[in-house]
Amino acid sequence: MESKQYCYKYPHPAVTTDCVIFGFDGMNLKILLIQRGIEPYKGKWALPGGFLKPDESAEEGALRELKEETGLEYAYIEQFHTYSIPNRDPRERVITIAYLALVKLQKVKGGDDAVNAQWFSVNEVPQLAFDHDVILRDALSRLRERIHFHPIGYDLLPDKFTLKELQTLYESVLGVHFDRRNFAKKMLHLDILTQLDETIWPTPKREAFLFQFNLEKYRELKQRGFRLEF
Amino acid sequence: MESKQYCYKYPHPAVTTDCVIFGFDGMNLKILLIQRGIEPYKGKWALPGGFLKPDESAEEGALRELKEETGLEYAYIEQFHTYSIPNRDPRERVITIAYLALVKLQKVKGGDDAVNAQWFSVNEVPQLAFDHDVILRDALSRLRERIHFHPIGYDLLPDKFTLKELQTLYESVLGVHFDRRNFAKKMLHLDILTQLDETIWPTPKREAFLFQFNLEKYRELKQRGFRLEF
DNA sequence: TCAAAAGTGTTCTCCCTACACCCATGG
DNA sequence: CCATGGGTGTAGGGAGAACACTTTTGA
Repeated sequence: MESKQYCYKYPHPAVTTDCVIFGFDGMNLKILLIQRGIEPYKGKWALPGGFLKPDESAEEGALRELKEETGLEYAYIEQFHTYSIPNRDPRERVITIAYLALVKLQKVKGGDDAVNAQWFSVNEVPQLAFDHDVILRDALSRLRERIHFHPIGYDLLPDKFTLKELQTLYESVLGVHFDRRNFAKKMLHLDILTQLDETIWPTPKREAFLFQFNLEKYRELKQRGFRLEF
Repeated sequence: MESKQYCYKYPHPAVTTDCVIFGFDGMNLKILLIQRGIEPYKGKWALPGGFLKPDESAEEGALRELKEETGLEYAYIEQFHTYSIPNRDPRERVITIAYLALVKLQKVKGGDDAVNAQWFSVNEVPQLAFDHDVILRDALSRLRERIHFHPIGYDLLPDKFTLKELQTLYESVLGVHFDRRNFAKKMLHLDILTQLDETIWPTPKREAFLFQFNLEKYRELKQRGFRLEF
């Protein structure tokens, strides 16, 4: 019974994928964390992730992790950095390919492994295992870059949403406040939103129009190249 | 005599770092390629790269590669993507952490391994080994993004340069043409260039002022956050 | 004296910003 | 009738884009 059956001429590191899964609850940007059940860092919160299987790419691994934790078959994911400092894991050398994922919170029912998973507001995250605090910081900074090119609302908001919700999303990602009217003007001017006839009562005060992303027009716009300045 | 001495319970991929090394000769954006001396892809051109050593991070590995090929101790490097499709290398599973590097061509003397190295204009690159054509394309696209935030001229041009040189650099990276006057206005308006009293004769026609990057002011600007639109 | 390259300034337009008023609803 | 939140428009400033003339030098 040989337990170490995979042998190489030169040392090979272990490779994992970790996912920073972002969601938005209408007020705050959230991320999904897992409470570790085993050593090292047992009991600490950590990013969902796991070892890369022999025949899957890192992206496939990240999507697999995403499904295990959220039950979602698909979401926007994007690789943003690979972490390779030799001693980042006390057990053996582990290289981590990190992904960020954007999910619609309403669609998350919880996956098989979701028992120990919990959503945290990004500004109320506990101390994390390994170097996951660094990974999270990098993910946030990539998300803040991405928001200028990519209509992240498309991935984070419900299909139909109010301008107010969209603005709150941008404000909570970027940590700033915008003028209501200027924000609406800028977004509508991009011409990637469709105003619906439907309205809802987001507050007990007054009804508000619902909007949808127009994927067609977004694709055209992306083709031409654009950037949203804030 | 056991040749496969490093054993693990689970399969581990090999990990390499590859470098896309950019330079600028005053006319064209160039990259450094290596002609492979061994199979697979023997004789084909490839990006410089190599296996990660057990006790170095990917960044250290990339800097080591850079030194071996160019003799340079330091240059701007930036990780941009990790490639992990299972069969990208026919020998065994290899995961590649890719870096881009910006070097001043005049300072490159050639390193120990530089015998089979050669500079190519980015639009005259031969067919490359492995998936290196994809990696190069991704590096170029990252460079084109980076040019908006990062004064890449600081890393690619000589210490002193003319506005014309700077403009040619931007034009060859972005593949567009700018109006001379507007380009100068925009660059000078950023206030990160120092105009020197010195002049040179870049052409036999007329002398031109030399400029230098002002690192102090660039740091201030970056602090405040900025973006160069083109 | 002509061709080629460098230096310089103005106008127009558009977008971003700051900002104020009206309307509808629930209490 | 008042407080709250949503909808809408305008005036001013700044930056980018288009654009032309002058100067210097070598041939």
